[in-house]
Amino acid sequence: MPDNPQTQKEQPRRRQARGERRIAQLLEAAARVFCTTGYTAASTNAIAREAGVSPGTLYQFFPNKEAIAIELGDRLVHEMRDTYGEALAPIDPATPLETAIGSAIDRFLAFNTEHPVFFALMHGPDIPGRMAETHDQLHSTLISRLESLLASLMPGAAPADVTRTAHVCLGIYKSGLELVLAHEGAERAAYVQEIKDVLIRYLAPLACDRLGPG
Amino acid sequence: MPDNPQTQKEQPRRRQARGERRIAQLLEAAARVFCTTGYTAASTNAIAREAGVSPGTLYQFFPNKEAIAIELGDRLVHEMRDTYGEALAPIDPATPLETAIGSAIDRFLAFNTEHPVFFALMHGPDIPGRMAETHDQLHSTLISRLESLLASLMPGAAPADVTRTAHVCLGIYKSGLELVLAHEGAERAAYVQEIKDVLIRYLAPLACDRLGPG
Amino acid sequence: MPDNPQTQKEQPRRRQARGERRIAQLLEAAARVFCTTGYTAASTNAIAREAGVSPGTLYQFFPNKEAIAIELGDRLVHEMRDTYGEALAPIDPATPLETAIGSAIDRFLAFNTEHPVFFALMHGPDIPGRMAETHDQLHSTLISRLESLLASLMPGAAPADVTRTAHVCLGIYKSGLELVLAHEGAERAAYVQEIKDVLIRYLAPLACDRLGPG
Amino acid sequence: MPDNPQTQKEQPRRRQARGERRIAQLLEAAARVFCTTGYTAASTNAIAREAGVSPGTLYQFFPNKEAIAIELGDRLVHEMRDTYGEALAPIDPATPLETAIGSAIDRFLAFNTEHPVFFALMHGPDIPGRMAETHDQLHSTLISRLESLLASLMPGAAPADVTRTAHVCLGIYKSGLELVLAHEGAERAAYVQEIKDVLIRYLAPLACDRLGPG
DNA sequence: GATGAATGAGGATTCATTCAT
DNA sequence: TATGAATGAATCCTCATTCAT
Repeated sequence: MPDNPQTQKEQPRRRQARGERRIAQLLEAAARVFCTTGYTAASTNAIAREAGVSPGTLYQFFPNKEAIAIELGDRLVHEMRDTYGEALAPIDPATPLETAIGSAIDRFLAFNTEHPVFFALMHGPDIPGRMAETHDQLHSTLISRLESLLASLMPGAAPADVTRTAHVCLGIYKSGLELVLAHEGAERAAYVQEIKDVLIRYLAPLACDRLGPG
Repeated sequence: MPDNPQTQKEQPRRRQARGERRIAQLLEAAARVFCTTGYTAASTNAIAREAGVSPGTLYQFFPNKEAIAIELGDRLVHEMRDTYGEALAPIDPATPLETAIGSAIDRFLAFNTEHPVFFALMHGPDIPGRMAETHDQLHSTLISRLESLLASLMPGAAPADVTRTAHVCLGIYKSGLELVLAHEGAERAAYVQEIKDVLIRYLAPLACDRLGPG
Repeated sequence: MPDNPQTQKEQPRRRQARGERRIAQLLEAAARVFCTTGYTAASTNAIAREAGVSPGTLYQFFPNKEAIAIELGDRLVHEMRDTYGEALAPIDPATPLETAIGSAIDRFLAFNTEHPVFFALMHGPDIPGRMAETHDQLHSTLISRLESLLASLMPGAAPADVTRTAHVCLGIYKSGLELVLAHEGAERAAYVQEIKDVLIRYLAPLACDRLGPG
Repeated sequence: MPDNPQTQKEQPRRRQARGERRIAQLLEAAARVFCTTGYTAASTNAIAREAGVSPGTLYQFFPNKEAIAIELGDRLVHEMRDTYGEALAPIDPATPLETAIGSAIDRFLAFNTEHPVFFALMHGPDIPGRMAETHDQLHSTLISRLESLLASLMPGAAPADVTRTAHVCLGIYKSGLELVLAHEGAERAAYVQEIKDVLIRYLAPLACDRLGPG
C-alpha cells in the first residue's frame, strides 16, 4: 500500500490536519467529561476513552490534564472574543447602566449556556488563595476584560479599586451562574434578573457620573 | 445491621464517652486536612493519620468521607447557633439595614475566620445542580437561617422570592468570602466592605418598608 | 480461628508480626525478582506479584522500589556482619597476606553465592558518578568495612590512600564476582583463584611491613 | 526539500548517502542520550527527538534500541582500531611490561574519555551470565583484541588461560574506568595509576619470560 | 524516505474501604 | 474498640513499536 506522492506538493503539513482534528476531538471530549464529573474528578483516561482514543494519544498532544483545561479555556476565551468583540465593547456612555449591564449579562449567560464547560473551568479553588493554573489563566483573562469594561464606568477610580471591583463582579457572576444553571424555566429567568439587579445596584453608585435609568 | 445512630437524640451510654472523644478528635483532624488540601483531595487515610488513629478506627465512627464532612458541618452549624443565637437574631426593625447587614457579615466572617474549614465545606459543587450531600446539608441549613432572617426584612414577599433571595445572598457571601480569605490586611478589609456594600445595595430595595440610613 | 489471647501481654506488638512476615516475604520476592531481571528492570508490581500480594500491600511497607532495595541491602549487610564478624576481623598480623586475602575472598564469595541478589544490588551506576541511593548505601557500607580492614594492612598510609585502595579492591571484587557467577565448576574455581591473585599482588607491596608467604 | 544530487559525482545508490547521514545523526544522538541517562533508561523516542527526527525515521534504519547500541559499539570499535592499530599493536618484547601496560591504559582511557558513551555500552549485564546482545558484541570484540595482545605476553599459556586472563583484565579495566570517570583532577590521576599498578602486578608473573623494569 | 499520529500494555503509586486479630 | 494489614481498581503517565499519509 504505497501512498500517492502526487498529492504531496500542495499540502506542506497534511499530517498536522489529523492532529488538529484529534486535538479538537480531545477538547470536546474533555469538555463533556468536565461537565459530567467536574474538573477535579475528571481523569485523563476518562477523557481519552470519551474521545475514543488511547491514553497515549492524549499525551501526544497534552502533557497533562491541566494543559487540556488551559487550552480549552483559551479556546473558549477566543471564541468569546470573536463572538462579543474585544474588551466587551467599551460601553457607550449614553447607554443607561441598567441596559448595559443587562445586555452584558445576557450575552455572558448565553455564552455560558452554550458552553457549559465554562462553569467547570471557572470553578474556584478548593483552598482560598491557591488556584490551579487552569483557573488562574482563565480567571486572569476574565478579570482583565472586566477591568477594561469597568474602567470606562469608573473614570476616576484608582486601578486597585477597579481590580477589586472586577473581582467582586466576577464572583457575583460566578455564584449567580451556578444558581442559574441549577434551575430552569421561569425560576432560571428569575435568577437571571437577580444577578442583574445585584450588579446594577452594586455598580450604580460607582458609576457616579452616569445617568441612571430614570 | 445496626440502626443509624445519628437519628437518636439522647444516648446515656458510657462507652459513648470514649467514642465522643474519638469523634471529636477525628473531626478536628478532618478539619485540618480539609483546610490544607481541600475537601475533594482529602483522603480518609490522611485524616486518620492526622488524628493519630488507624483507618479502621475512623470507619468505626464514620461510614465514609462524606459522613465526616456532614457531621463536621452539623457541628459547625450548631456552634454557630450557640454563638450567634437562633435564626441569626431576627433583626430589630429599628436597626438601620446598613448596620444590620454590616454586623451580620462581620459576625459571619469572624466565625469563618475562626473556623476556616467552613470554606472548604461550603465550597460549591463541581457540577451545577448536582451537590454533594455534604454541601447540601450545610447549604440547606444556612439557607433556612437566611430565609428566616430575610423573612423579617421582606414582610410581604412570597416564600419563593425569599428563598431565591436567600440563595443569592449566600452566593454573594461565599464568593466574597473567597476573596476575603485570599487577601490580607487592608486589602482584606476593603473586600469586606465590598461584600457589605453589595448586600446592602441588593437588599435595600427589597426591604422597602425599612428606613434606610438616611 | 482467633489467636491465643493469653500470650498477649508479653507481645506489645503482635500485629506487627504479620507485617514483619509480609516484609520478609516481600524482600524475598524482591530478591528473586532482582536476580531474575536485574534491579533496573524490576517493577514494584512484579515484586508484589511474586510475593503473592497486591500492589497496595507492598506500598504499605515500602514507599518505592528504592526503599525495598535499601532495606534488602541493609539486611544483607547485617547478616554478613552476623556471619563474619565486625569489620571483617582485623587481620592477625601473623597471618600471611595470601592466606588472609584468600580466606576473605572465600568468605565473601560464599556469602554472595548464597545470596545472589547481592550482585544485583552492588551493580554499579549506569552513569559514572551518579549512583542510586540503594547502591550508595550498600557501597558505602562495604567501603567502610574494607577501609578498616585495609587500615590494618597499610599502617602508615594516608586515609585518602586507604579509601582509594578500598574502592579499587571493591571494584576488582565486583568485576571478579561477575565472572565467577557467570561460570561453573572448574572454570569458576579458576576465576576465584584469579581474583585472589589480582588482589594479593595488588596489595602485597602496600602491606610493606607484613611478611610475605616466604 | 530535495537534496542536491549534482554534487555527488558517483553514487552506486544515491539514497544511501542521505541514509548514511541519517544513521550518523541518529548514532550521535543515541550516544548523547546513552551518556546522559544510561543505556537502560534511554528511550528510542528520546533518541529520535535528540536527533531531530521522528520515531518512524529511527525505525527505518534500526529495528530496535538494541540495534542502535550494537551499531554504535561497532563503529566505536572500528574507530578504536583505526586510531590504535590492529590488535593493539602486538607488544614489542623489548618494551618493559610497565611501559607497555601504562601506555595501553593511557590510550584506552584517552579513547574512553573522548567517547564517553563507551562506558555506557560496556556497562556490565544486570544479571551475571545473561548479557544483552549489545554488550555481548562489544565485549567479544574487546576480549578478542585483549586475547591477541595477551598471547604475545604469555607465550606458553593455554588458550583458555589467555581467555580467562583477558576477561579478568577487562573486568579490572571496566571497574577502574568507572572510578576514573567518577573523579577529577589529581584524584583521577591517582586512580589511573592504581589501574596500571593492578594490571602490572597481576600480569607481571604471567609474563615470566619478559624482563621487568629493573 | 520521512513524518507524526496511534497504540496499548505496563510503569509507579494512591485510596476508600474491609478484614483478621 | 482499636489496630494495621490487605485489597484492587483507578490514577497519571511512558515507551517501544507500527501505521497511514
